[in-house]
Amino acid sequence: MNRQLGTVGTVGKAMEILDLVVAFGRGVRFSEVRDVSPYPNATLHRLLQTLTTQGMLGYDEDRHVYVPGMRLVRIAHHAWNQSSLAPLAEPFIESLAADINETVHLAQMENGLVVFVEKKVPENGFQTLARPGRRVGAHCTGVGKAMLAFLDDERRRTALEVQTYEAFTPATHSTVETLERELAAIRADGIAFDREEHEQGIISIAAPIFGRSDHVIGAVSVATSTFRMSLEGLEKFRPALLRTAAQIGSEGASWPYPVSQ
Amino acid sequence: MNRQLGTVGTVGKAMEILDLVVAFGRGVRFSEVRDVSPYPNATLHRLLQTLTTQGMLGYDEDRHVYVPGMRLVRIAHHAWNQSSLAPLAEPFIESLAADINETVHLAQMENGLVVFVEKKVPENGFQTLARPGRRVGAHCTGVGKAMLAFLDDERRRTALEVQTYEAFTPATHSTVETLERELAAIRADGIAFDREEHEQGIISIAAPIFGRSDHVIGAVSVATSTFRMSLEGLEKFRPALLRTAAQIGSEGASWPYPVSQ
DNA sequence: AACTGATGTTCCATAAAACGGAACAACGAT
DNA sequence: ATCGTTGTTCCGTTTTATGGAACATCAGTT
Repeated sequence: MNRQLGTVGTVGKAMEILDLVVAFGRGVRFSEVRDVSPYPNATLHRLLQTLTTQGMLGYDEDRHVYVPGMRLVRIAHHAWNQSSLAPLAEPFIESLAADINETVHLAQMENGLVVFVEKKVPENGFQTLARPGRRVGAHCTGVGKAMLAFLDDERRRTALEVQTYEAFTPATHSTVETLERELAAIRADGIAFDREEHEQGIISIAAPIFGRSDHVIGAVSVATSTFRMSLEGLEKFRPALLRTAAQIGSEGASWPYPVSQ
Repeated sequence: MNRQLGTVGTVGKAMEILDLVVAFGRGVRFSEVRDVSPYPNATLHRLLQTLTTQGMLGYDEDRHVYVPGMRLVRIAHHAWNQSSLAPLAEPFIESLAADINETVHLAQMENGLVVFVEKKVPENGFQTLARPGRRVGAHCTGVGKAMLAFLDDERRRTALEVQTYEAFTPATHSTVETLERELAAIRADGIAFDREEHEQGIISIAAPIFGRSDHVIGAVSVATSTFRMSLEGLEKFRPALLRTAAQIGSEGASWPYPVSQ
């Protein structure tokens, strides 16, 4: 329990670069990586080289760009099946989305931040900012608050510290104090609402998912637009949402799954 | 162009451990990792610790096991969408499998070895050893030989060197010489057959997929059992298989995709 | 063809990090 | 209470990474 901030160690730097390159979502040139990384030319070059010879990155000689490597892709497949709730939760999410005909999100927590791992948009649905694989702050999303509220005290404390409290809309919590007050309310109620805190016009109702020994392992939410529905309207999804969360939780508990950080 | 064998550098070691842990497909204890890794207690412990603080692995305190971490899961999602042919090829594979009602595999190459990235089994289909994410030798599979045959000379040479030539069945190529002879024939014919070289009773017909500037980027195959069909029977899938390979290739060429190693 | 700026790559003395034997802790079984 | 198994920490030594600077490569310009 020593370091966690200011990535240290060679491996840490390498992972940072890997993360960076992959997050581009396309092939990236050396200079593009340099522009967003803190390392000097020579160091970055060596790190990229190392990752490439390791097969974690690939280098396209025709276009002079770095891309995710095949080794990473193979590892990715295993990691996804094993540690994301997505494959396990998919049928429940699917059936919830079909029942209520609204967009459903499944999220987990990485180091205090929200990672979306699955999303179902019904036929007539609309898009939200959430995309599987995308990572956002927990202070401004329904799923984020649902997870934060039910973390144990220590984890919640560290998670609250890493939030940016960036105000995406006027409704976003921009201080720890107001956020903590709402978390207490969420703990009492069992449900979290997103009141246009991330995107103007988008609201959601979210429930935490509990795994073994009441650890939070994720959250599900139903999202909609203020043009279609009000917060009171979302309230009627509460029973179905809680049922879905419970189903995923009990499935996740019996499976040899990790507890989320 | 220096090293490639005998993993070097701290990052290399860390990636090796990561690969190992994730490949278990379940939570693993410290000692299990130690038993299959060449590192002494203290070193391994530090490597696991590093990967864990980096979020590439997670540690389940209840069960004392290491699991893939959320950061890896998030990276996984990006890597998979970007560098595996799976999302892009899915519709073509799907339609081929439906048309001919046989098992279809999609594979790419990692460092001379075959990685399966997608698999469609029709209703009445049967299972093969291939699983998405699984890595096997190229000398004993249809897709492997299809890719090897059309690699450029240098890549083929290095790829041929890493094969184990393990004889899974009496039909497996167990020497470079016989394998190279067949590769020449495959180059002339445009198609590779698996004549029960990996699993007794399983045969397949495979075609290479070409991306930009005629680089091989993967292979598709139709697999079946000797109880259902003979090699001559598979031959009749040739046109459909080649068409599918061409479709995936042209899609993959227009997309900003990596060339496979 | 020579010039120029932008982009990558290599060298190598210095600085930092990893290494791993050994001693130690924690746990569970007899 | 004792002992074997499993996991963790310490710290002097060894290995590896670091990054400034010089060099190479390439595309565009005059």
